[in-house]
Amino acid sequence: MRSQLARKSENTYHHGDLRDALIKAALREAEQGGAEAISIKALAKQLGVSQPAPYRHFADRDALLTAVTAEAFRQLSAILREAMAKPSKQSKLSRLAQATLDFGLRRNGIYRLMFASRTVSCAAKGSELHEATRETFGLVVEALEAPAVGYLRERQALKIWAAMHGVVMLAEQGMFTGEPAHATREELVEDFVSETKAALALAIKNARRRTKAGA
Amino acid sequence: MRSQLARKSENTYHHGDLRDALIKAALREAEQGGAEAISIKALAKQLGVSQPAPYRHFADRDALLTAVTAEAFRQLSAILREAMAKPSKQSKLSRLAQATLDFGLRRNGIYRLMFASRTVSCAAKGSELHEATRETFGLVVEALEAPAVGYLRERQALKIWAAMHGVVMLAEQGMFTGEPAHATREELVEDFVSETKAALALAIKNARRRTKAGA
DNA sequence: ACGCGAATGTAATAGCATATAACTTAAAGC
DNA sequence: GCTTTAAGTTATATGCTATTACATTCGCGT
Repeated sequence: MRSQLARKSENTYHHGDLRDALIKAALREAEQGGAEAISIKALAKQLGVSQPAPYRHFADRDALLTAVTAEAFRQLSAILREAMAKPSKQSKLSRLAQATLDFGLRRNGIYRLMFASRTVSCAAKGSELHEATRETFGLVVEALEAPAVGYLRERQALKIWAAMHGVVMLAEQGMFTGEPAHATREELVEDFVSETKAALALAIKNARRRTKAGA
Repeated sequence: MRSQLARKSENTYHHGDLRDALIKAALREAEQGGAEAISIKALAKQLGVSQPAPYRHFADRDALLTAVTAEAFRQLSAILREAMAKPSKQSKLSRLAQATLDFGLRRNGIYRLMFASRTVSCAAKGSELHEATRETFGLVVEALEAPAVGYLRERQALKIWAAMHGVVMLAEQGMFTGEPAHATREELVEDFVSETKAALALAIKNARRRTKAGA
């Protein structure tokens, strides 16, 4: 696997790993400016290849964006996994939620690419992107640390997932910077975390009672 | 105020109301495809003027997008106001939430323009766009039908607002279409509505108790 | 070792979009 | 009515996507 710099110094005809280099470079570009900041031409120039070279690896711009989005989901998954793994006084769910918030704000351009574009919804079942998103969502379910009772877990996972996205969105719109501040982003996320836990515990209790009554 | 058709039939040099026509036409374009679907050139052609004509009314594409976004917020405000006004068995908050969900899904391109782009966060305080967003958020606070106690109301408004955005986002990503369905979008929104109401009532009660004790 | 096919890259070019400059026409105010 | 100004036009520069035709290198089988 030859690096971007290797290409420059060796001045070889073949880049060696252009596909991967494109994704990485595109991620860097998207960090701030989102999908709009990704330009095939600019990436090619940056990597020292001709403009049409990227088209050997991606049919069009959309295909590149899809691959970049999938990689972004894998990176988020890794970050969440790490946050859940590290020992802490706080619950797994809380750590996952705060890590998501952090990711959404610090790498907001990428976050918008992942959640606010239509790329994901166009991903076919079984595609690389689809799998990457399912994996990330799986971590949310895992963070709930609850037994599987019907789809109660999944429902609460959807709720906390939705709530976090909303907080990131509002934060990015400056809803928390105005004076006087009605609440901090972190406070809001914690509110959602506790409410989700409470709702989940209650739902599971009710479900078990019903099961016993029916048995 | 001359209409777009009037221009065509009268064949006048001046359009008469190009600025407004551009915003309306851009909104139509964005309905499905979001911001990317808005092309100055295409709009000009559609309205029967030369490509550079729009630049007499908007410094650049971004300025047009900002104006379009502001108009979209005003339209959403009108829809929410209407939903809140109409008599119903359900609470104002529930109607507002479901109306937002409906808007977010039915006019998703516009919704993304409003909430998922960086346009809004760049809006200066006092700008047309900033005012439009504040007005919409004001309606959320109003829908809570709660007395002003510190910023408790605003905090819960932020929460329900965030939660709704998240649900729209996930719905658009197809998180609710997979089999088996873990929950419907409407169910999730109702969950958030009840939790928000409960949290608000509790917070206000606690605040009052503290006030009494302190007095 | 060699040669051939597939993979990968290049040069040239078409097409579309944003944006600016210089010029023209109509409207509005004194 | 004449002038100023707002609004529109033609022509053009620049940048990006994408395709076509051509060139180079890699790797694999004989």
